[in-house]
Amino acid sequence: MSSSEIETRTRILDATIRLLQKQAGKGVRMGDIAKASGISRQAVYLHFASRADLLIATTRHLDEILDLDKRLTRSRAAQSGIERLDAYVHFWGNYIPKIYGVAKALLVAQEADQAAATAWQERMLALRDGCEAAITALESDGALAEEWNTKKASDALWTMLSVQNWEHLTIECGWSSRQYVDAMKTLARRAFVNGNE
Amino acid sequence: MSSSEIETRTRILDATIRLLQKQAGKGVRMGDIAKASGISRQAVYLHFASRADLLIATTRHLDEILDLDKRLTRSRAAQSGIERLDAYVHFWGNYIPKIYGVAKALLVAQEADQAAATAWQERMLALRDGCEAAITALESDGALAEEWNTKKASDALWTMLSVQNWEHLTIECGWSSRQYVDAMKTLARRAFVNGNE
DNA sequence: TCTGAACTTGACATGGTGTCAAGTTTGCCT
DNA sequence: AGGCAAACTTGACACCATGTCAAGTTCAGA
Repeated sequence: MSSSEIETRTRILDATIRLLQKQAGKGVRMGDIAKASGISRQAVYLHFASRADLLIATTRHLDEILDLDKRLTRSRAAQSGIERLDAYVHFWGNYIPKIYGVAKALLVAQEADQAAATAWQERMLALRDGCEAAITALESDGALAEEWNTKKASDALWTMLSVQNWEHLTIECGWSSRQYVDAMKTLARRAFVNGNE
Repeated sequence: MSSSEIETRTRILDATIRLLQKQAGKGVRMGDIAKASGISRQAVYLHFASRADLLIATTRHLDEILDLDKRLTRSRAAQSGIERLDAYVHFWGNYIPKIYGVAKALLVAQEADQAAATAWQERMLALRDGCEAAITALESDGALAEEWNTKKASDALWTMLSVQNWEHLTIECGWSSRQYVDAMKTLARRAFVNGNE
């Protein structure tokens, strides 16, 4: 019983990730996911109450697959504030491309679905915590530029690192993932660190 | 004939602006717009081929009402690169709140409608031109920080000034419009100008 | 052998966009 | 005055995706 149930659920989640990554989060219907999972459309609803519910579960599943926590420990171990800022931008900049399809779908769903909106915001709050941690680290090194305070700088960094900005720079402007990471490191350092260079 | 036709068309556009601004670009249906214009839903389609078409026309109409060109001339007249950068951020930061509802609707429509996507991109290219002009002005003053080149810096500034970032900072982070403008000026100056302060 | 969980099949409600066809109103032209 | 045409109304309908409902099938395990 439990084994086959978990199997199907996982098959759905895996298929969802596959389709969303392939199609950049757009034009993936419940029926497509069902077909890719090898079950009927209705069977999907036996495991997930709604499309939003499925998308939310999919992001969590993807975080697990990609071992989100492990990736974060590296930036958390950084010594100086500058190192920490750098490591965090590095982590996130390399993480986004791996989750983009799923994130985009949730981002779009957000506009129509309250549950999706809440889930996405919650997810993004974790990102903000990381930003605030980096800014606080800078601050306790006395390295935060005097124009900023903790809240403002954290909000600004958080905004800079949004998925939409990554989307804009890579897809719209044609930057490579590497270029994005490098530019963001430069930008963050120049923007927030006192006496750059 | 022509007078009454123009009148109805304008009435639709005005109603659309009113509703979209009031509802922050969300949950406005064709029927709502028709009702607010005092005509039937079908009559709207006599003037605009589709919802996307109406939204596109609405942004253009709004630009006219707000006298976009006039607002831009001020930043174009700036002497130094730094002044120009400042003036441009100032202009745009004060313009966004006035167009946010309509922009948001177009932004959402973009996900489903190719014509809307193209129209929005075209609209945003004008913003990019302004960014590039400011960066170029900086550059010819020898004031562009050496980490950047024209394309990278213009893309980065363009991205920073996105409507989504404004939305994020004001709505999500609770910043006032004033705080947004001030922070963006600081951010742009620190990020792109050599030897800040 | 019987039961219940997982799944299938097919029909249907909902909500919004966009289309179609047949009327009505209004104003202008000769 | 008569008549035409443009603007608009009314109501029905197709479309498309999500989500629901009900009745059946399959199959493993007690």
